[in-house]
Amino acid sequence: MNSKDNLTHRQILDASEKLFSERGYTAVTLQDIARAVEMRHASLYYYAPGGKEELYVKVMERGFRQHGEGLTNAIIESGEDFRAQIHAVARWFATHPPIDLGRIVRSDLPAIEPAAAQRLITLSLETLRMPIAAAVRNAARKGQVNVADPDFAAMGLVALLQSVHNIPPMFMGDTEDRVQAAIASADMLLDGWFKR
Amino acid sequence: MNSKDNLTHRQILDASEKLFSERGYTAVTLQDIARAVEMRHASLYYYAPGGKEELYVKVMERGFRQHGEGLTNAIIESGEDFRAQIHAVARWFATHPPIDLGRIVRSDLPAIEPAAAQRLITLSLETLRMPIAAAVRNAARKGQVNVADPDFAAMGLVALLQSVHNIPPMFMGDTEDRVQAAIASADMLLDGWFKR
DNA sequence: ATTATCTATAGATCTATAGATAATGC
DNA sequence: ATTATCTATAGATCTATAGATAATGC
Repeated sequence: MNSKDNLTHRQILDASEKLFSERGYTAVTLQDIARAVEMRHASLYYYAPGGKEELYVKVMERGFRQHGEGLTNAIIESGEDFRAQIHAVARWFATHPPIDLGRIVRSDLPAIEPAAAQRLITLSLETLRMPIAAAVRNAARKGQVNVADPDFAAMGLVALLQSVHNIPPMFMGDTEDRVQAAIASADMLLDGWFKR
Repeated sequence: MNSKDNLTHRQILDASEKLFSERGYTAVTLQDIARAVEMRHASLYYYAPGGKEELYVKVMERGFRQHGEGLTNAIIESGEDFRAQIHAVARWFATHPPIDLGRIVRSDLPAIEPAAAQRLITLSLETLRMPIAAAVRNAARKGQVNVADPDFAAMGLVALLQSVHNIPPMFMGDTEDRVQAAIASADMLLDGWFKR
């Protein structure tokens, strides 16, 4: 367990995260991951004896925790203004790899051990939904917004924001374009479509 | 090509649609489809010589067209009121199998022939986005709503509505619960979170 | 004869394991 | 000696094809 070991281990997790988050559990093979880190796939078992499933679970856990921290920080650092907080959330999701919750729930998780799947579901709610729902509750407490179910609303916002990742790169110049699209999406939800 | 033939062919497409729309292209095997229609998987090649990819493309094309027709009808039948039209869209998506556009775009389509993938992308825009965007444009023309980019807004609505399919069945009694959740989601987007 | 289905099997992957080997650290 | 990686291979699937066989239609 020297520094080389740690570095390689992190590179494997990084490559796995990229591949899994793009294509999903079943579409990624150990060969794909090994190729990305320039190794033979058998060597991956040295770092993850549990194979593909262990890599997936580790990577998703790490990813969700990073999202939880990142979202919480983004909200805190954007100050007291609720719109600024939600814009920070939009920017966060636009600048990170997509999270296909639908695919995760209906395609990836059914393919892994049920106990691990349940843990990941719970973690996703804690890390994605909770920080946003807390911001919504805070704004509601201050009488700024009117949201019946903040938890439900938070998951809706996440789904809406993720949709900017469905726009083909063709129509989306750089990352900042995607950020602006995400902020525009968030504003639709904040202000509504109907005229005031 | 007698009636039996047609019936079986439709059953194969129905089973394929259910499986593909739940788990995605790579996670479904021909064995799964064959099992669902109580056949040997080799027999599927009689109906779909192009194998799994042909089944996927056929099923997605058929599904998108059905969504296009269904959405258009749902909007027309709900009359002139824009909110009623969007509620009809919400009900439509809540009562039909989930469409994981993120998974389709980033996981399913990269695994099939590029030309077919491009056709399906175009078709998805025509059938899902177009009818909704038309309703939004109509309401904007009447001065009822204020939406900068109706196409973009329509895809956001679809993403938001699909998120009701991510709620585990555990928390979601029957189909009508899901419909109500979808309508509540739509209303969030129509009215906005901020107090008026 | 034609249609619909089956069995058997080839060939390609994939996951996973065993054991060899090279590099590093004491 | 320990650590990190490789080669080789077993065993399980998966897609796809060939050819046999049963059922149906003329």
